[in-house]
Amino acid sequence: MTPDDLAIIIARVLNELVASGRLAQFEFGEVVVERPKNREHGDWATNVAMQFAGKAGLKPREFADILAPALEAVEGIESVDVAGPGFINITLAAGAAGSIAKQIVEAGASFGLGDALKGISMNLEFVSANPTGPMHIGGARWASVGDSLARILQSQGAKVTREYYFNDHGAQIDRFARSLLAAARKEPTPEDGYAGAYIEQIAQKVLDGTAEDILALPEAEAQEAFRAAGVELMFGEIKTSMHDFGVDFDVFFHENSLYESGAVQKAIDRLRELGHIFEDDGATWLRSTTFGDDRDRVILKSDGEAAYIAGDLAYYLDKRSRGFDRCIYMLGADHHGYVNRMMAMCAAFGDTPGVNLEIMIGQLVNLVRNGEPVRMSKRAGTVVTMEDLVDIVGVDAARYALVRSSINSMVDIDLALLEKKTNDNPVFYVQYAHARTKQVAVNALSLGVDTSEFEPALLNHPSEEELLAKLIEYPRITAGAAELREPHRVARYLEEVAGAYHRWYDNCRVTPISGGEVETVHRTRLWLNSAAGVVLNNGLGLLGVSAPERM
RNA sequence: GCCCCUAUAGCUCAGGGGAUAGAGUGUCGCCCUCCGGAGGCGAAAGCGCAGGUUCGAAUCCUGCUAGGGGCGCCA
Repeated sequence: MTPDDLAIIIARVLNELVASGRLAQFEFGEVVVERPKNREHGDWATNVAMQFAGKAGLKPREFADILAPALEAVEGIESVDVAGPGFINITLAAGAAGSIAKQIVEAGASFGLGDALKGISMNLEFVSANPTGPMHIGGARWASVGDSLARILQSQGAKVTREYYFNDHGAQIDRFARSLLAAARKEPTPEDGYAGAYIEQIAQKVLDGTAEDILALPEAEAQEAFRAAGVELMFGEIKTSMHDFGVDFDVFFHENSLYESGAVQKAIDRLRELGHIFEDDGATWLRSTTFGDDRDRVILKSDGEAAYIAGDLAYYLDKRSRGFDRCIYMLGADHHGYVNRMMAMCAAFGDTPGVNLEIMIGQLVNLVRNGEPVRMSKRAGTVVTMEDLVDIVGVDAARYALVRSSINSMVDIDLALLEKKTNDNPVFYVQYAHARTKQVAVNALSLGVDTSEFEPALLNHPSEEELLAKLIEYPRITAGAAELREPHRVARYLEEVAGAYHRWYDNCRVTPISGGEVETVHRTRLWLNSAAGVVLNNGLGLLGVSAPERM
């Protein structure tokens, strides 16, 4: 019996009590069933008496005293107590909790899947770093969080497309191209250009990769040649480093294509039809203040060039036309000022901000070494890239360290700590627990413990009750992480599962002590051991972290 | 000046209005005669400040303080 089962039972009993006149008619909301922190408060507890008593014209204790006996009569419930201000504490019958172990094992990879997002087509755009330099740590955070979120949303039935937006149009790319050209000519970096060893390397690669003598071309043609080839090289590097990080995008979208296809002009025309465009000072504006922005926005500058937002208008429209019900953008904190105008744009197109368009703002990552901030400078060549991070700690540890915190929190990544490759990183704690489940199973099998028997009532040690209760929560955790767009909940939960598993391992043997008889309890525990392995494996899978069989 | 995020144990961070606020790490003390000690058990140690809402606030609201980020016809 799971807490969700209990919630359904409680709702049913409440309806019956109302129908029979024991409770006055009242409208009740969601029934919350939680694991009490204190085990003396039973296996599960609900606060419905405190939530609904007022609506039913009763005091919480009175309400609880009516509900509790009715619940106690339900099959599988051992006892029900009313405590404190009106908590209803439920203790399950022996075996009612343990049966879940077998269900988990039999469900296997499908344990934890849900259908809350079934049929919803979602577009997740993340990373989208400019192709003008190596991937930085901030991009790595989004790669980790975005890909994990995609996996979690998929687990709840959503149809998810991972998308990367290449800003390969506009002034930054021009600066990038000029910088490459200058480097190839051994000239100093242009004013406001990009510097660094990587620029020289790319410039050299461009030269090596073309038969003709680019440097002999006229200025404009040479710059264009470096732009095209340089950007292509950067695309390749970004795709490779993302893939090596376990992140494979379904769509790499090129900003430039929006201009070449006329999509930008169409988007502006559409807004003009809707009456949200005006001209002033020789520029074309979006009247975004109509939709809550704090000022109107220029979309075509007075010199005729498109402002950055023009591409976003067309891009959003393009996503919607491709059938995405929900477009989720993941942006760094340095772009939070962009949220209002994006939401205004969404509303201007007639969509619903917050539904069709969601924007997640992630705080920046601080790199520190022994607690001291690491100063990063492209010029000084002290930029720490995503690849550096992976080289130091590996993909699993890097992804895990970046996904286990809320995106609302600034995260400190301490290089000195990670370089030690010690067990400071909790990912090892979780992975070790998984490896242990595998090795215990191997060992058990070799000693003749099989799965021919399952007697859930034997899973009655406190540490097995705790482990079972923790495992049962998994579907709720994944559903909650999907709904709230918070992958870190899965990581934190897995750490709790690992802890519960280690404590159980310490208390309850799956194999008999040497020379001992294999008993039903050992076979039953093998099921529980496997159930823990399933949850750890499934959960790590949602985070894009490997679940090794040995370490 | 305005906007966003943050403030919880020595440190890094969890904590969706509920009962005695958790984990990792660090410190101190234990457990190697048995399935992996990358583990377990115990101890010390905390909600920035002031109000408010509520039966109940780390959580919601207001103000203050402190830190990070952002407020272009830049991208």
